[in-house]
Amino acid sequence: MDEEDGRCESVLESRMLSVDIHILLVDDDATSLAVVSAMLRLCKYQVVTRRSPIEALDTLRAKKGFFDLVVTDLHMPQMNGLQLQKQVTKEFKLPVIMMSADEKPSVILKSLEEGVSFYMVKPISLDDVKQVWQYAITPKQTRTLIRPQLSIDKPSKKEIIKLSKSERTKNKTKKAKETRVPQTSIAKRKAKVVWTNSLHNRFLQAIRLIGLDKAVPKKILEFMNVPGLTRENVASHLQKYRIFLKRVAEKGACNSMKIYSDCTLLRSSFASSHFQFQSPLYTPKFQSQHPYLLEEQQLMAPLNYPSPLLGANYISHPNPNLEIENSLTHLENQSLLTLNKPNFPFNGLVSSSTRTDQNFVSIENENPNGGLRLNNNGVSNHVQATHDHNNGGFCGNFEGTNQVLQNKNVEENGVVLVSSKEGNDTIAFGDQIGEHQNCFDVLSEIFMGHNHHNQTSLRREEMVDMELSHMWNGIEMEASSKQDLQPSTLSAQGWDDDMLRTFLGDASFS
DNA sequence: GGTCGAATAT
DNA sequence: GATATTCGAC
Repeated sequence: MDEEDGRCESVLESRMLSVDIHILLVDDDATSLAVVSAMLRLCKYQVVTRRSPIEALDTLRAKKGFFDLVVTDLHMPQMNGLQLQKQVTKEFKLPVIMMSADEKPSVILKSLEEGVSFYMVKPISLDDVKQVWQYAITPKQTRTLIRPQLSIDKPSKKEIIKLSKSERTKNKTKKAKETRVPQTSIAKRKAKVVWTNSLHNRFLQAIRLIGLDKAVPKKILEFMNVPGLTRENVASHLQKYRIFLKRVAEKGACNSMKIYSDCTLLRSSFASSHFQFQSPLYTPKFQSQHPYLLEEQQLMAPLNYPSPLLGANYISHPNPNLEIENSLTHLENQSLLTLNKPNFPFNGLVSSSTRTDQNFVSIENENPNGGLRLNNNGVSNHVQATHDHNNGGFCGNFEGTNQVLQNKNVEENGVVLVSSKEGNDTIAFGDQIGEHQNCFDVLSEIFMGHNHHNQTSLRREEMVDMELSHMWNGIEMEASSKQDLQPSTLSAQGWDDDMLRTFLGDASFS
């Protein structure tokens, strides 16, 4: 249907993209829809288009948690953009960008007052589109009538820098730290970068790829490969991130958070070195053992791709309807626990036990019914899951071996992690932004405050005084309760305290 | 001159 | 509290 077409189309493109913002674009005018859609895609967004607000809402409901942002026309029959925005805000808490040819201040103001994140006057410029990512899944921000002077495109960046630099040097030459010339109204601060989950995850992954010790702003920026993001942005974020690391390292996490009453967690293996927080996949040792994994590392793989670091050979088919295979090289006995992200659409881990060298996995789409289970002791695994539009996801859980199902309408591909512990491999699938998360990531998100959007509703207060196991379960249940009436817990998936302890306390990563 | 990162401003 | 900006150091 329309939905499929849109999705397949966008998937096809998204395979090539590096930015993982999912936008639902709504406009009753076909031409406008096509043009804006093309522009968005040009700017590396992933776009799904709908011709009416009703369809848009249906899509949002069907793909809860998938979209980061809604961009809608204002004037539409049945339901106008503002009404749609209201519903979207109420039901999905997603930011909405309004676009319209109507540039009457009263209209713009009204829209912004109603809660629209950003108002773009048609015809939309590329500059407008380039800014769109700033609004994706940001918690209700201050809305600005004036378009923020984001320096995400080269020319305007230069202009801005030129301006501010001349001012700066002017001030600086006087220097001697005289009271700075008060910022005039002209001297505008750059629009704040909102570190969304996806941006933060990208940041984390960049650091993993680089290695914490070598991760400096410039390098992180390179690896993140996010257009518009500046070194300063990254530097600022890195500073904060390091503060977080320090806090954790200084046992702050252990005591103040009471994550685990006996402090098994976070202390024994984490306190002494930050690196131990990191996935063994990214340790120098591991990398030296698997040099082939490091070959294509110039930039982070675009999201939705398995990271090349993980040994996934991505075979891209030009036709998104075809199966996409990832071959995951068996990663020896890396002991690693992977927590699916709270808003993880697959809702659960896919675990398999295999002793073979190869796992072929192709899993797509959200799974409202809990994770997949595979228990294979034998040859390679071919897992292909079906996207069932009626159920909105996988068809149930699999127990057994070599389940092969038809796979159509491939939408996302998120094989991200393999761990092996006593013969049990754990394959976790990334969320729609293609990230994997371990405990550390989750903690960092919580600390860094990036986990408060969308389905992720574990709040800081909730985790204080909460036992870790409960915390994990909380996350798990939180995630699953959205789509699954029978929440599965981590322990139900074999994530008992012993495992957590093993991972966090005893597992030696180096 | 570019970059880092701690300090500071917003 | 989060992010931007400043500024001394390298």
